[in-house]
Amino acid sequence: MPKAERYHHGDLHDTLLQEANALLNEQGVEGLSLRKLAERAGVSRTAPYHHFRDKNALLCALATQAFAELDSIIERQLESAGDHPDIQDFVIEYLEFATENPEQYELMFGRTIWKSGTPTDELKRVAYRSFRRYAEGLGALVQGRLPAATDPLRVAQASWATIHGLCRLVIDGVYVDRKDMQAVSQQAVALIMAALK
Amino acid sequence: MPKAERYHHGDLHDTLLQEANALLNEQGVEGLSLRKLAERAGVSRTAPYHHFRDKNALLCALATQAFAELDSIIERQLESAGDHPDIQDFVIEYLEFATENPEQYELMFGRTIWKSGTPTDELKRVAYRSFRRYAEGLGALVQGRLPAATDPLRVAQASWATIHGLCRLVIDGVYVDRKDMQAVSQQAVALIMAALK
DNA sequence: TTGTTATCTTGACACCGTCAACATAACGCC
DNA sequence: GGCGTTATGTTGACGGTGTCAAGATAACAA
Repeated sequence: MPKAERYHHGDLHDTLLQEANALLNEQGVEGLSLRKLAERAGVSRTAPYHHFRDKNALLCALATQAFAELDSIIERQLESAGDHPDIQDFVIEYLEFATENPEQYELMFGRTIWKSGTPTDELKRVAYRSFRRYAEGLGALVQGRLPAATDPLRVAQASWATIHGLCRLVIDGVYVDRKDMQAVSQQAVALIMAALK
Repeated sequence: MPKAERYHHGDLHDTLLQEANALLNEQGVEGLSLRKLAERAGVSRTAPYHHFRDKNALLCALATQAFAELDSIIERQLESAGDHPDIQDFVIEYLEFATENPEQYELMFGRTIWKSGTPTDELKRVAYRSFRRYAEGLGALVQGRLPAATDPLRVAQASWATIHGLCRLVIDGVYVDRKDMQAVSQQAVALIMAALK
């Protein structure tokens, strides 16, 4: 029996996540509607509601997935660095993820979920864990290279704010010039490095 | 003849901007609809279209206004600093504006206009002028205190990215804890200062 | 086999931005 | 003052959105 004619889809949950990501990349968060999504999945408008409580829940699921991706990238990077930790590499990796997955990044850190919407408990857990990991990663990179009386955690957070700020400027379309962006990011790294001894 | 019964409003343009700002502060960008706005102004749904081409144009007008406000704050701050320029003060002032007018800040620098929407020519002009001013202001603050071969403009941009990143984290609801935020912002300032000699 | 549950459907509702067509008032020119 | 033009405001309509309610269908368990 061909899939197209079956009453039950069979794998709608995953299909929805997949198609949602595709739609996200094609049209952005604001172009992602449940109705379009349902149509792409070959299913009626309200079918997705049997797999996600509402649109917010779907977006949270997407964000959770994205965190897993970024996590693995960061983790791989931190590991491969080994005893030659390099902040520049960390920043490059992070910026690359953000610029290559702008819509996912918006979901992960943007107001769509965190302010306008309501982050799922699961998303909160995953996100906070990731925040902690990035901070720890950055903290490890600056370990033992800070002036006394300087909290490594705070340095890590401030550094992350710098990187995040850059990401947002690019992602939100404020910085359009890619070359400019690269020069600024290099300077941002220099800024962070200058705080080390 | 009482205003309520007049066919022509008389001052709809300004009233719309005013009510839009109020609605913005109460319900956020995503809560601002032209229909609600029209109702608040005591006018029919489509009346606003005689004063703003579409919703995007209205948002751009709001953003333009907000830039004027932030501009005057920054300018006043830079002037009053005189020959005692202090980056910390600059950052505090900037953060204060952003946290006290989060929705305006979102419009000024957020994807709502710059990515999803289409910035008006006027907004572009005003915004780019402001960007330049902030950069120049920050550039002046670091003037003569940079290592050789360091572009003051790049430092200013990277510094601005740091501040902007902090603002976004707070505004978007990622950082909720205000105290945490303050500590991080202090560290951010220290980060920038550390790049100076 | 039969009842329960998961899944999917259509119908409906209240919003939204915006266009078209029409109504009213203000303004300028004779 | 009268009158056409323009600015402003109105209702009606269209397609889009998220989501609820009620019913249809299939899978699954007893």
